[in-house]
Amino acid sequence: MNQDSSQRRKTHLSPIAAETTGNGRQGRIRAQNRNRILDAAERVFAEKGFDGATTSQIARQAGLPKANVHYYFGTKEAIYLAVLENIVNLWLEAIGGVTEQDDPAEALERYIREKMALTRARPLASRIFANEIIRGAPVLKPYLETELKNWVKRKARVLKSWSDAGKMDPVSPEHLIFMIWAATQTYADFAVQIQAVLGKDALDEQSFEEATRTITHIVLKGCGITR
Amino acid sequence: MNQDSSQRRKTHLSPIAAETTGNGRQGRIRAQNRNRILDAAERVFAEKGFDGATTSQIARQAGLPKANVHYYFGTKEAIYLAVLENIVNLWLEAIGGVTEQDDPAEALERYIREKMALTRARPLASRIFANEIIRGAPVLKPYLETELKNWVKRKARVLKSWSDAGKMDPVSPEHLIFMIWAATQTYADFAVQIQAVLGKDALDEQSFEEATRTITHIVLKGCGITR
DNA sequence: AATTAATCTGACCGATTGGTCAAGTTTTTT
DNA sequence: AAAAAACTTGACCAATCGGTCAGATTAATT
Repeated sequence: MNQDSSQRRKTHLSPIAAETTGNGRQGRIRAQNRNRILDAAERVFAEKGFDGATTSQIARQAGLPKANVHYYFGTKEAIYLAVLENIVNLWLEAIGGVTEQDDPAEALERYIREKMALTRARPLASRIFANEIIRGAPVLKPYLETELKNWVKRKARVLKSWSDAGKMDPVSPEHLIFMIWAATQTYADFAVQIQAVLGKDALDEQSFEEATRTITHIVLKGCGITR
Repeated sequence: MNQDSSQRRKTHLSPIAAETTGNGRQGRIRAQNRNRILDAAERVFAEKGFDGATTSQIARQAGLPKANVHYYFGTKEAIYLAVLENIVNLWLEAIGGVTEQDDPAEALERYIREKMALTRARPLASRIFANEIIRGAPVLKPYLETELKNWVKRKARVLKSWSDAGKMDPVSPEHLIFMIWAATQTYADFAVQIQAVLGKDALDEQSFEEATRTITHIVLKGCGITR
């Protein structure tokens, strides 16, 4: 039977992703192999980008014949879409909520720490995301213009309320957020550059800790937030 | 005659680049066409990355037959190398010197402004560089480990001298530099994301000015530098 | 046990890729 | 003006790409 008959087509980013964990019975093999492919694809896409990645590379990494990969994912783009969906869900889950009631120092420091932890734990995801954005976000543009935009709008309001209350300087909330994103993600996306400059083979925990402290110090003090 | 006989093979990054401006006589056509190709290549590489770019796209953008492109640059990699070389030279030229005698506030603000101006003027260059680094810097690694590393070492010494003199907080100089690089380059590399979040079609001068002021404010104040 | 559904995979295909080449035209040198 | 060097380009090529498919094998259902 053709693969398309039983396959859920996730044409656009949607909050499924639960199936991939495999609920037993029905698609045990399916869930397992799909995950193997997605893991492999994450590695390949992170290193080569969408165009540079080949389906046979992904297949080799996954330890499966290429035709088997195409049995589970009809096209390379479908694999890419599924990988991106996982990444966006990871982002949305992990990003903690910051509210007006929170203490600015505590909340901002926690957010920076969480971002850095995620960057450290999932650098490949960060790199794939970066690649997608640099390419002009052909897939993620709708997501950026809706969910992410609204997320920023909400957080900007919180930051604004803090500066209105005199808890911090009246810096541009949006640009502050961009700055935090940039400063944290650079430790995944530009890891090679940072390693080269620091003369290290890999970024160890101390480096990450020092980076986190530097960013936190500069951002908090720079925004006039006293701890 | 075969093209290789008269062609300078710039196998590795070297400080030539003078020829490309065309000193008249000898290679007028050569310099002109090489530049057309390099301009086209910069656009294509920035949008598609190394693997995604095709030589026929570059040729079409340059308004030349593909075979003619291969007459001037033997391989796609040679084009890529030449483009990267131009970018690195641009970087090295433009980055102003900061010395211990400078006033920290003035010097740091100037550096951030220069970086932002370059990001604004040459976003494609920034994106190509970002792509190269994300891919693991297969071409630029030697450059990162020597010239760039030394540049950072020198600047880190300057920053250290300032904090030793009590002119600023003792933040990690290296991570401060990474933070400034990340915060400024994000306005080229992640422009699409920023535009989407801000709800703009393009980043206008006001956005850049606001970004520059925000970064400058946070970095200077965050480092305990008073203006 | 038999039937059905799901999974697997080697062999194959058209399209595109980076790159070559021979034969031409234009420009420069003598 | 003629010889040489530099430049131009359509046609071509092997390699690789994403993707297909028929038929074999395994797993699930009855």
